[in-house]
Amino acid sequence: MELNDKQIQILEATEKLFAENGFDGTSVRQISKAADINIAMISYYFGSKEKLLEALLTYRMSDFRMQLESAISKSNDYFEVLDDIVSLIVKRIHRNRRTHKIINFEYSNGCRNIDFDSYVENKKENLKVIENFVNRGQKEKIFIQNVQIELLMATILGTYFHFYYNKKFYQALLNLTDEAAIERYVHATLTQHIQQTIKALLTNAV
Amino acid sequence: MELNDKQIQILEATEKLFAENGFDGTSVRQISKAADINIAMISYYFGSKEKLLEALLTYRMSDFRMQLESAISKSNDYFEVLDDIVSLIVKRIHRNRRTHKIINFEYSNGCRNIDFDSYVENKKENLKVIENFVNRGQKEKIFIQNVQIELLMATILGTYFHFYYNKKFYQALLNLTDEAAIERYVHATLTQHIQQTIKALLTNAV
DNA sequence: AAACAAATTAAACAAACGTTTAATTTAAAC
DNA sequence: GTTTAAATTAAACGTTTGTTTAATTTGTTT
Repeated sequence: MELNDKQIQILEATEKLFAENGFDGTSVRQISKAADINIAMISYYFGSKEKLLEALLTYRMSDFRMQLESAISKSNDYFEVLDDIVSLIVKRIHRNRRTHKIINFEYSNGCRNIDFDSYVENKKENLKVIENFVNRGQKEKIFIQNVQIELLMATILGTYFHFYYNKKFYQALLNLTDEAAIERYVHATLTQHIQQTIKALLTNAV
Repeated sequence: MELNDKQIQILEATEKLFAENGFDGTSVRQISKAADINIAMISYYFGSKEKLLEALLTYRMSDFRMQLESAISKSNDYFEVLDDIVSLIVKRIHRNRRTHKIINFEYSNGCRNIDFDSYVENKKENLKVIENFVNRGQKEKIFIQNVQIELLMATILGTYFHFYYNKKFYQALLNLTDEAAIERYVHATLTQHIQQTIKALLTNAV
């Protein structure tokens, strides 16, 4: 789908408002005001509020697998690759955290008329790529056998999102006084914690 | 706050609907219909939709710290306690997953007029209890030093919630054909994965 | 400059929203 | 049996919702 400047303008405003106030908490009038366009333009370009969300998802959720595969084939050191994967995922998910938040909440109840098929397909393919990498590491006796690979991603993404969903809590707890401090914490401490977690899990049979 | 049967009836319906459709996605008319009460009773008992949510939170979010402290003092084996803590948290969070979902989404955007103070206070106290336990283990050289204790909870809760938010994805992936199969997976495989993760993280310096 | 489709607008639509009202029923106290 | 307060009701309140309409403007092609 080709998107013109005005459509992108609408999608950016949509992402921000949906993430802040939720799908139902955001009115198309708010979006039209934030994007500085007439309210009828949203129906004109996207058809409906539901379709608008779908357009946002495909706009944001592409080309991740390529990045992932590139990270895996960049080095022969399994731990280096592992760190790179975690770092890549955190960076990526952090940049698109707003869209992911929307997905989490709209996908989990499921009842709505929103098409998540391409999101799910993406997720499955990404998991396969990781699975292949871990399996290779297991064959070379670098990683242990007894690991739920499908839950690796849950631990990586889940840890990040729990931090994000409780940002205000951690902000107070860790004295992260401004957005810059949060950014630093995410890309340093939080990323390291997840890297450490995944490496420990893949090597240490307790 | 003393709650009569009718009020509890309302809160149960509220929890289900808020978790399924979100705060804004749920109308008080839906709640009144699900709870089988007149719509005016909600204002009559709780004052407003916002206050109704606050009542739900305090109704669900009490007495956890007691359970936590009891689990910690039950054994002298640090790993046994660790497993118990994870198991307790998963059980508890799974039972109250609907309310936690609501909190995650309403607390993270923050802008609404909902009072989360007692929730945050609870969270802080629980973290302190865990911190004390881990610190003791560190002094006895059972746990390693280089661990972000404040992110331990993020990994435990985050892993669970990522599974929950992507339930449909994992259901398809793991052939969990009915709710009973999901229950079993949560309390067996998922819990074990998290236990393994936490123990590995606390013992293995990679 | 005329013609034309695409872009943009203000206004209107019925439906649903959270909340309040004022009247009625219920149940316990006297 | 009367009184009194709590519980419950149907109806109405003014807003806001997502979407559509029909008219107007814009920019390009002829």
